[in-house]
Amino acid sequence: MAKQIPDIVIGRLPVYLRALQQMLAEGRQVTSSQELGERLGISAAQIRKDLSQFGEFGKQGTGYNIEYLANQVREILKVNKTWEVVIVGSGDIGRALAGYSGFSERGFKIRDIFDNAPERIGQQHGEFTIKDTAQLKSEVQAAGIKMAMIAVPASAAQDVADLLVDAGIRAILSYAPVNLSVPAGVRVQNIDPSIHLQRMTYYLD
Amino acid sequence: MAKQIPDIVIGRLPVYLRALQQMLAEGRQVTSSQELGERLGISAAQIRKDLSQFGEFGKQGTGYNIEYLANQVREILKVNKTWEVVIVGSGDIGRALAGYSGFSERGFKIRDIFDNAPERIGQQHGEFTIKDTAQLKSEVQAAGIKMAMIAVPASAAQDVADLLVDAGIRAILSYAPVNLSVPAGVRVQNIDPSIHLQRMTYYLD
DNA sequence: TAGATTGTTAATCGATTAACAATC
DNA sequence: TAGATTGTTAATCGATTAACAATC
Repeated sequence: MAKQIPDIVIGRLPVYLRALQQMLAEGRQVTSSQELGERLGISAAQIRKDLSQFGEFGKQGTGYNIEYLANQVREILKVNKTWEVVIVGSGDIGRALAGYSGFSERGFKIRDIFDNAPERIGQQHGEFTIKDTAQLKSEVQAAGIKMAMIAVPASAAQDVADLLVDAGIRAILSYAPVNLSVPAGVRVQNIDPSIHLQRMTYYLD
Repeated sequence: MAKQIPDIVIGRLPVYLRALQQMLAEGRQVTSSQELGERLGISAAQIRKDLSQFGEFGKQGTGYNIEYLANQVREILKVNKTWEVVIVGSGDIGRALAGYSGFSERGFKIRDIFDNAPERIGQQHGEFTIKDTAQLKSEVQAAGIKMAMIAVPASAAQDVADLLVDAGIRAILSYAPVNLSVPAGVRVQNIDPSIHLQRMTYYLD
């Protein structure tokens, strides 16, 4: 069995990757744990420790080749391939996600957007035609899709999550402001702007 | 000086609050640390420990009165009042945020939405007329607004953050996929769907 | 009363940091 | 060579959990 990597370390890798890509875009070729740490507000020791969980990617005295390290991190995170993702919910958030151009260069491709409201099914949004949720399971299964985003009202989110899990989805990014309950083996990440805002008000006066 | 509360505890309080509000909506009156923990996938001991940082809110043998505890948590987080928030950026994300109905019941009110593209300024979206970013500083200062959301492209985000900080904003929720650099005393939360998705792919095969 | 659950202490567990030999 | 920076170990720090007296 492979060495167990702390989830908190996995959580930092995408942030490192984003910073590395940014440096590349600036035309940089080499960086150090110290420089990266300063950009991210993380200690250099922590970055080195995190990376050392997966191998040796740097050179003493020199630092890290940015392109090489970025590729290694992509491989670790398995985003050196493209993951198809379905969106459920075609309200403002679902449509904003469907139109978001940032996914393709980060390893994701929106496959389809689903809704169950008859007046929305069949509507065209950008390159997508909204499909009936009733077709979700067979399509997800046929295509072997493992990831989904939920952008439906809170009241419908648990039902959608159940449907997704039943269809074989194993990772869910939910924009619905509720705590979803899913079986072990299915991962959930939540995005709720109110939660993020409430996390900051404590520090204001 | 007040006892220093770990930020990780502050980060869990909004999640507790959301669950409590949900229970209230279900017509429940009383809960326990155990029940709350099961809903959230958090240990009962941790919930009791977190709450004990701020006082005693429960009753032995009985548990917590949900409405009372929710009000106490709101007070701790300072969301027992309404915070005005400005949005910068009127693309898909900015407009989705401006139209999001969930803020009002969680302690927030969108004050205005700003953009710097001449063809967008003056446009009407729902109840908002998009204002010129050039007016942001004076308006934020005059109204004493402390919170903002950034929904502009990555390339413009740091400039917007600088402007916001200069205007007196002290808490920023950013949807731009970059690491913002801000002075000490200004809080930043980031929402980047790619980051959240990349955090889950590691566990898929 | 008996059962349940809190608030808190002490023990455990895990994550971060400091420091440095190795080496480019 | 001298300077810089890695990868790693050990020390420190902080967070979580287990356990239980107090008490509703």
